[in-house]
Amino acid sequence: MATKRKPPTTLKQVAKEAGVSIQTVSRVVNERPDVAPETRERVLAIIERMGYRPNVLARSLIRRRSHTLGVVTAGLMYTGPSRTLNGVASQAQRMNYTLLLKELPDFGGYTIQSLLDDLLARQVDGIIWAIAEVGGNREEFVSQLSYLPVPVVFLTMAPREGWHIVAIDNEAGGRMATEHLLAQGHRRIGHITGPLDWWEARERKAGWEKALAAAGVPQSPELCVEGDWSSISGIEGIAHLRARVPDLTAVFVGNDQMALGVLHYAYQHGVRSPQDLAVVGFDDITEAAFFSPPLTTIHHDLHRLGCTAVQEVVRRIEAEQGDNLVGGDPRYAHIQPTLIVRESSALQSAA
Amino acid sequence: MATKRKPPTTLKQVAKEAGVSIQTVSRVVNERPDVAPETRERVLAIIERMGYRPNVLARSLIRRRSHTLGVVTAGLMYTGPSRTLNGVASQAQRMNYTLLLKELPDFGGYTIQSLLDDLLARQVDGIIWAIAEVGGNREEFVSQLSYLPVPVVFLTMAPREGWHIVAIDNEAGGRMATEHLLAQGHRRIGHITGPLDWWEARERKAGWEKALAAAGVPQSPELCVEGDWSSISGIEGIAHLRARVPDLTAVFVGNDQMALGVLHYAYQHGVRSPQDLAVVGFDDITEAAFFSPPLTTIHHDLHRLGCTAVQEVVRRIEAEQGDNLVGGDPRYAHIQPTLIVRESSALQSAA
DNA sequence: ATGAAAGCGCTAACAC
DNA sequence: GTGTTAGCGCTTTCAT
Repeated sequence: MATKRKPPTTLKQVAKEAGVSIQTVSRVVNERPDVAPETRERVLAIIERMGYRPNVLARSLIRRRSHTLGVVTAGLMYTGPSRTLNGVASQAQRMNYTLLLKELPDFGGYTIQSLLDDLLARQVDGIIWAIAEVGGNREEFVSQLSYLPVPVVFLTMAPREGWHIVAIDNEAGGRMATEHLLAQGHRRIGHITGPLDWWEARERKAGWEKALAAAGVPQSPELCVEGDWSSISGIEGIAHLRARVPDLTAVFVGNDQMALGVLHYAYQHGVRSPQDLAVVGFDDITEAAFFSPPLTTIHHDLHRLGCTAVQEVVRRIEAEQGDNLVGGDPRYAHIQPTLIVRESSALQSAA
Repeated sequence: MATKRKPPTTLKQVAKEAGVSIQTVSRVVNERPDVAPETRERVLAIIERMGYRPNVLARSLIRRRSHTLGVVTAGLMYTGPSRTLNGVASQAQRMNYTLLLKELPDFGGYTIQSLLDDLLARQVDGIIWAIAEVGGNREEFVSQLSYLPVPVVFLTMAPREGWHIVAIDNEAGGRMATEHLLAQGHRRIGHITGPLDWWEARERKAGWEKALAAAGVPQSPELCVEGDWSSISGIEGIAHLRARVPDLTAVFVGNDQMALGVLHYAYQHGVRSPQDLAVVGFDDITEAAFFSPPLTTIHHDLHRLGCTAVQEVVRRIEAEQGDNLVGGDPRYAHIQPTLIVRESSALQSAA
């Protein structure tokens, strides 16, 4: 294709063609009432014929409102972040916002400043920080947050005074998983955690601990090993646990990938699940229902998490816009997970 | 937080503060050489102090170049699309482009027009159409493509004259999978396809057919059933196949999800894999290595697919920009998949 | 090396 | 109802 593309039609050209002022065309485009029906028809026809499309950049420049949201994410190759983004995208579409997407190369993120600068330079109306809280990667923000010219909503992190946060209740999930195992009669319940510099991993572990404590079941350090979310680490984790705790009958695993590793270990070592080892995972990935045996797990609605984040940030934007500062104050929104019981934990249920 | 945010600093304010013209500040910001070192220092200091950030919208307006790419995707909750997006995002970052993300609610997509309009209204420099070719969802484009004011690169679709396309070689993948099974001595090799209105599904099937034909192995319609990519349909598919083809010893499954279903069926029915039934999947999802047994599958590099797409579209943008129309012509780029052999197909290998 | 003028495409405010 | 004027924040061209 060796032809130069023709430059887009402008308001001016349409106006000239229609023999009216730029202003009138602008009114038609913006569906203002104060245009003669007859004029409107004529202009509309010309717009159609010339293939006019308003330049949103110019409009944003003058309106000081881009109707654009910045989303910062990481690890899109994993299901969690992409399910969240899925929710963000669909809700943004629904609320008529367009997304600017930024992906951090890793969860450590040391390019935050330039990334943030680009987002702001492009005049986003708000930002959704959809990155897991790992180590101290939130601290970098603290110093800047007060200077930020737009609202920010954070996903999945610990409550912080004055910050706007939407999160899955990971601790509740951990508790539900453990309580379920307790209800099945288990007493020696191990836990394979995610990397403990992840806030989510710590929360899930806390849920496990609290459930055990509440049931008066003694716990000891050897019941818990740290994984790295990968299936391999699940295999290693269960191997360690079984070596250290001979009478282990159940394990709550920090995510489904690691739980798959546990199931795989069982398959290889002739350990039957759930008879010899009950397993509960976390995430409810699509595949979990078809593991062998199907995996009991904690389901959390990341799509909804994403949707909520968009709603919250837009709510703040709108509040600040309309000089209406009520209704835009920071809050911590918790989304509750649910327990999905399948065969990997069901001692007495039908296969 | 009930305080109104302060509006961003502008060039003008910096200029006034520094006692120079707007022009000079602009030169400093754009790192032009023709500024006295001393002036530059002073301006830079003030920029820093006032927290000035250039307004990219204004810049794009005048430069007719937004350094923005539109990405249209669908089904982000699935691993395929999100791995692709991952590649697109990282490469875009690397090439200094920012992404505008649009997600279609489903693969049928009948809101294409408005979605495209929004992208163009926001002055994207190019578009990456990262949506699987399903049914006739490409045809809608044909009528418009010639009018598009910016380059478009399509992902994963059949070659079409004059279109710029980057795709995985699905047929080659199907062939490799089947040839592997043939090499293991199998002769009755079934196939569970994806939905056949998907181009990819048809390609994979074609690969299977051609491999069988090349080996002189007779094939018949009952060796092939259509699934819908889901694990459930994999279970149903293998059940049908086994009922219709009693001497079936191997099956090539259109994706890993369905292959997981097949493995699950085997687990439930006491069918041993690979001994009684060899299974090969397609996609190489992270979990596949930990299925029981670990799944032999076709690996394709979707991350690279995404990267390539960005490179291609930027190449075209740059070519058209510089009046240099060479090097920007449409092409069909194929990315080759690879076979990953694991236990589910390895008759004679070590467990 | 620096500044003044013009204008990107559009909308807000006011006039008529 | 419609047109005129001004200007969003910036870059370009041209003068000095």
